[in-house]
Amino acid sequence: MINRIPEGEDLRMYWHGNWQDFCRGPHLQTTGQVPADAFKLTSIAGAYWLGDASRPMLQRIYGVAFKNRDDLKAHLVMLEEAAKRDHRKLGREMELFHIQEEAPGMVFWHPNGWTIYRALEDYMRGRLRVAGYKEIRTPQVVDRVLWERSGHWEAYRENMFIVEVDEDGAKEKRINALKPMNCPCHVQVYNQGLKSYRDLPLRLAEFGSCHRYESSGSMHGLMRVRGFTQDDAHIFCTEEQIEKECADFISLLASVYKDLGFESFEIKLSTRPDVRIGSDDTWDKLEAALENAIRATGNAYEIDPGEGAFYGPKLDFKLTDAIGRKWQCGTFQVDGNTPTRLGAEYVAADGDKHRPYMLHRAILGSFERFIGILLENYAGRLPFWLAPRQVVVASIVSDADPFVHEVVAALQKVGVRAEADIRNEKINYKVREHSVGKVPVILAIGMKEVEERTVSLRRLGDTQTQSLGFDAVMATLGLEALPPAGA
RNA sequence: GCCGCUGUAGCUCAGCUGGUAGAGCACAUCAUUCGUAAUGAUGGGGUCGGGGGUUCGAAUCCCUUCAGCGGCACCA
Repeated sequence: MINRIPEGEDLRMYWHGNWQDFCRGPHLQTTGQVPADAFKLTSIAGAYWLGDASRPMLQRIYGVAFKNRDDLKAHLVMLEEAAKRDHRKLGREMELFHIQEEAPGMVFWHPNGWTIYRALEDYMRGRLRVAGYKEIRTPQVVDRVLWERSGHWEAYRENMFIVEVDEDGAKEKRINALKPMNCPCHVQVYNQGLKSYRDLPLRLAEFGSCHRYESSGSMHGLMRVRGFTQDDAHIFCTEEQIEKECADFISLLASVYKDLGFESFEIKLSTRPDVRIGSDDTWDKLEAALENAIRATGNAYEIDPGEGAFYGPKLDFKLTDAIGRKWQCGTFQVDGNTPTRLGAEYVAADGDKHRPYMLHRAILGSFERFIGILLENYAGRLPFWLAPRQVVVASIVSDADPFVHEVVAALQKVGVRAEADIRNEKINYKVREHSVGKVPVILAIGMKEVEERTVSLRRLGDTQTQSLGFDAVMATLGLEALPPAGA
């Protein structure tokens, strides 16, 4: 352990009775400094010696301690709050999705969950179109020879789902893999036809369905799955275009996060690692391009030295959710290696063929994970435009049913996801059930509303209701149902 | 993958030392037409995660396997 500590740094040792600890510290002097009612043992778990999976595992007992009882209580309340907004729990309660034994790490999307997914996808599609991306679609199952060329077969095979096909009568077995990433396929699209420098930058986007064989212990609801869909895109461009593409990307990302309810995010710039390809001169230029791009957008950033990929520097984007947790979602990576391996080129102004750079980038990361983050951020109370069930129109008496249906039909016509609840139940019961179900707007209709052609509108979380005329409701809710257009 | 724990009705859970399962909610039927977070009555529903073993007898004990949960490791 001492060898792992940088020279010149103090070595510290702590004693407590006959117990001793070699630790950076600081430690409390006596356990009496922790109030008896301000600590709690929380869990017990294995942990590798020195954090290294090849070393033996130790038992670790986890506990938390605070200055006083109230701080401990506040902490426990926060944990409860986090548990309440757990997307796995919300997913069940709101009937969004499920995962079952026969397909670990793969999501079965239910109607409500798929509605959210599509709303998010449609929104992203709109934003990308305006930002100059072309959407494509590439195969899920691809022959191993492509993965050998791209280098994945060697470097990433243990994480790939291998699909073997025994072609009858063909005496030869074809080995394919489910794609773990979209980049090699995107280069195939790029490679069709001769590209000119006038075609660059070429931005190819795909809501790419990927599969990775994640280790069993790492899966977690929607947050870490084996089958997922990236909001992926690859920008093919020249070295000179990287800076502008990067700045444009950061602006787009910031605007998307804002639309989705995340005001703040962090940027981390990962620079050249020890093991790398390419000249120092090139690395200087690439790192400077990313740094300038960030500055141009006016965002703060941190540098993570040596954490870049072997082929180029990258940016990671971490957003902060409503209860202060940080999630890494966006990424931007400069890659001159893949285009070389897969033979991408373009004809430059001088008539010669050159290698383009390839910029790997994603804003949400994956739809699955991002929906998990959205659910936890909003504790299930999604903004109107993303809510799977936006409006329930509930009758108070059955004589109101015809008007209920009329209102529902009119709402659907203006693009609102509305449904009728004309069950023979009390309005209290209906309000409770749909409130628990996180429906953002409940419209109640009794005889008074029928006569006046109005509705009684109640928003999730409010106890007040407001009376609105038929046309006013259509106009208001129709507008709210539209996805944000970007700031 | 590793350490620990868990797996009983759609959901949340009870079921002591082995004697072949129970509650609430949900669901169905009937009654109730009711003004903003639970109307009442009745009823249906479980090969106790899978496989094997011990035993006269296993949801309960043992082995094994799968999945999940909490961490650790991983996330080029």
